[in-house]
Amino acid sequence: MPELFPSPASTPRVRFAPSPTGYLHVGSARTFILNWLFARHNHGTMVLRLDDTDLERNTDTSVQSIFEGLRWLGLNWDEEYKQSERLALHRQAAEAIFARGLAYRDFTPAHAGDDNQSGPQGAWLFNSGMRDLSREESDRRAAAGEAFALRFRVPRGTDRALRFIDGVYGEQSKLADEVEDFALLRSDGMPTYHLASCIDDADLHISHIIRGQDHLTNTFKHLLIFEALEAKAPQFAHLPLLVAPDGAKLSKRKHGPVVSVTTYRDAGFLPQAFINFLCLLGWSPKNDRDFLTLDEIRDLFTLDGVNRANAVVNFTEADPFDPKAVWLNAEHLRALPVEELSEKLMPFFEQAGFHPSPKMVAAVTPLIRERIKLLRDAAPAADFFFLSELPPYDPAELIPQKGDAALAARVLQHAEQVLATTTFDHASLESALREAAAALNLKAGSMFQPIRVAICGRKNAPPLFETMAVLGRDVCLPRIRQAIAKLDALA
RNA sequence: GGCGCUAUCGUCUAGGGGUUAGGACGUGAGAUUCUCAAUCUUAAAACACGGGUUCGAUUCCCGUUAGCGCUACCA
Repeated sequence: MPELFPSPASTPRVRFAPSPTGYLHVGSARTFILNWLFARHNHGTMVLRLDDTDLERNTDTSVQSIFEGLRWLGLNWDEEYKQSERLALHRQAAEAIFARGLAYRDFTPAHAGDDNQSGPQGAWLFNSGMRDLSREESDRRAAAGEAFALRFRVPRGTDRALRFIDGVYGEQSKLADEVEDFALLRSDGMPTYHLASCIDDADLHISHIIRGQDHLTNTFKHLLIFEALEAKAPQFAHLPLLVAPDGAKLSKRKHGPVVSVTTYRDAGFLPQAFINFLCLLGWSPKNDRDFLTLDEIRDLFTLDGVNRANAVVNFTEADPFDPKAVWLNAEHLRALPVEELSEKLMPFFEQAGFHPSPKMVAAVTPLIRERIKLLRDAAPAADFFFLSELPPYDPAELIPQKGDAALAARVLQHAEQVLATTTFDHASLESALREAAAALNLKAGSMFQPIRVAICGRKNAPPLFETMAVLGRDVCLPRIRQAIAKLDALA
């Protein structure tokens, strides 16, 4: 018999195999990232494979959104496959398994035994009527056109233990007798996940399967399939699951868009921050560091650092983002060169309805970058830089803590005079205004608050002098006059 | 129900037979400051429970409890 799957390559080959049944969710994204890290750390190959054998649930939009998500992450892969294009191989391999007597046809109508398959006695393992059907009768019913699923004939009564060493969970074993006769082929002839996945992993010479822990117990079935395929089983490493605060596995249905990577992207997460955050869920660099660049993570990444307990993504109804993710994003934002951050900010300004020049954005960016955590925070933080007309504000804001409207008016009038002649740069503005405060016998705070509110329309804003320097005299003076008018109206 | 996996501050985690059980986020207090933010200092906050083994267990073993996963012709 010719060898169906020649021996695997020696450099590590890993794969990410999403099934296109929805958007890319954070759990999948993390699996992808950790596979990528493993591949790149070990100078191996990263394979992307679309596991699209479930015709009922696959959609093109899902394929699009998965690619969109992966592209946003910015991590590349080396080879790309579609499982649905490999059906001939799957059928051929299934036929070979059947021919060797390692599988049998099950003519039980689909879903017929759903209810009483398992109960107090234990799990359903097999239907002896079907398992023991004679080859002749099986052939006859198949020839007559009766639909059947192909099931693996799991060894029975052998005391045989299936074992493997998991890269994360260590030694694993389970009695073959406790594994049910799982399906290989559906009655429509399509391979199941287990079959297609193992065949492709063998055929693509995948050396390490790194995937969610929800597959840990499935691995015993996969061992059986690899053996039936006469292929060497790859190494396995299972990753702890990402769960919601209530402990339930993250799911699209139950948790909605908070688990979609596009939600993070649209809120203004940086891909590197998102990756940093995801890596820290269930993996540790063991060096007390949290803020890490992609290169650092790649250099540090090993399976030893992977934890075994599920990790909670700490989101709430009020806030869909884990506070740590937000903090990391703020850190990564500040680590970005100003020009780069400016470019990232531009689309968020546009989306908010502002159309500032790149030059303006470049000037504003350093003033807001320590005041935003997500890119989407930028527009509300910088609106007054772009608006020709300030939004209405309460004139009472113009009045300093220890003072009254008259004082505020005096401050603004004095400022108006001073600013008429001051050069609009940081140093000149600061010295001029500090002198003005001294002249009025005021503390800096009392002097600056009315001006800040007049210029920005609110009390909390970026540093005053830099802000005024960016805005320029032609914008600042009218705003101060307007503030004076508001104060007059108050009186 | 069966099988498998897991258990350190609210969350992410480090540690490991003898430690003041470390770090980070978040929270509280203070400092700094033209406001806010950033920054700095600081506080509160954890070894699920019960048995062993041991001179000594948070750490090793067993059990309990709890949680999660698989138990589909989904992946």
